[in-house]
Amino acid sequence: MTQDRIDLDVSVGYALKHAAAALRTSMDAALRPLDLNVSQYSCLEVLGHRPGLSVAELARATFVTRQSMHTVLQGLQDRGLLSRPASVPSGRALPTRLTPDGTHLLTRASAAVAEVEASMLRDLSAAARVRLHGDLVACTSALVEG
Amino acid sequence: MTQDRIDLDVSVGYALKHAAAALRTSMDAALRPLDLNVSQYSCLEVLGHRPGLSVAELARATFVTRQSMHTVLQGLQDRGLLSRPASVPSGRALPTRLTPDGTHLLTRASAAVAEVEASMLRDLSAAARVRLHGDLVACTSALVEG
DNA sequence: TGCGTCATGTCAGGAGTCTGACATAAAGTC
DNA sequence: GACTTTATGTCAGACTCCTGACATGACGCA
Repeated sequence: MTQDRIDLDVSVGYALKHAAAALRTSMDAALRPLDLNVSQYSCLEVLGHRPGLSVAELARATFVTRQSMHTVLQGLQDRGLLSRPASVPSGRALPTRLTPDGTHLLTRASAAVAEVEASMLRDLSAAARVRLHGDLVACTSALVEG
Repeated sequence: MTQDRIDLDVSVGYALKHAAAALRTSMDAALRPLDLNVSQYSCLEVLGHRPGLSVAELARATFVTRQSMHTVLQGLQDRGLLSRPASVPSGRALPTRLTPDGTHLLTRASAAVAEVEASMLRDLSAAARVRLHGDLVACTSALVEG
């Protein structure tokens, strides 16, 4: 047992929550001019890197349920930003792909988010950024593995 | 300009979001036996450290709107975990305090969350934990300041 | 072939949080 | 004193995300 009481001033969990909240707020503000929220952007970004993902795969990649991703996809599809076949010759998973409009909007959104991320990391050296990334991945792995 | 495109494999923002999502999931699971969600626990924890805070102050401390905190407080008050005067001699802010029941539940909840945090940090040295905390605070400051 | 298990897509309902709005109280300004 | 600004508490509505549920298709196994 390391400790059985939380001290907010030194709690990594509290700092993590605070940082994530601040990042979300900044991303929301940066994406608002493009009429995108963070969930919609996350969906587009992942899809840009890995075209053809199904709803369930997208949901796992963006840390939401597939039900939530379903409604997000419907909205983006209605706006013509992505396309999905009504059926596939084999299997049940429906591969999703960005349309040209979706790709164009993603380019602008990705640039806006990159600015936010650069702003967030402006006081950290390149080495510190790599280290921070590694520490966060280690924390995530430790939590997921139980 | 550091970069104008996001690479998810090395994105600190993505790793931060992932870690925060995993932490929230683990905390939810740890708090469920106590019939508390993360928002309710956060409220109790902050109140344990800083008794007498108002709704607006609690909201800022837990990174939600004061409207959201208002409903959280109502639920906790209905369960007899905290008390709030109907009015105060001066000013508008109503100071909130934990009841004995609230203090007792917080003790158990805090221990459960401390276990989750210890699990999250199990692969990091004491020095690395301090460093990670500092880096997260730096990121938050950079985002808030713009 | 038949059956059990698993993953997927989707619908329905509910819980939580947000934005917008309004009234009230303190503090500063003229 | 009168006004503006700021902060607070609260209500209402909308949005997002969740849990629960069901049907469908792929796969493993007897």
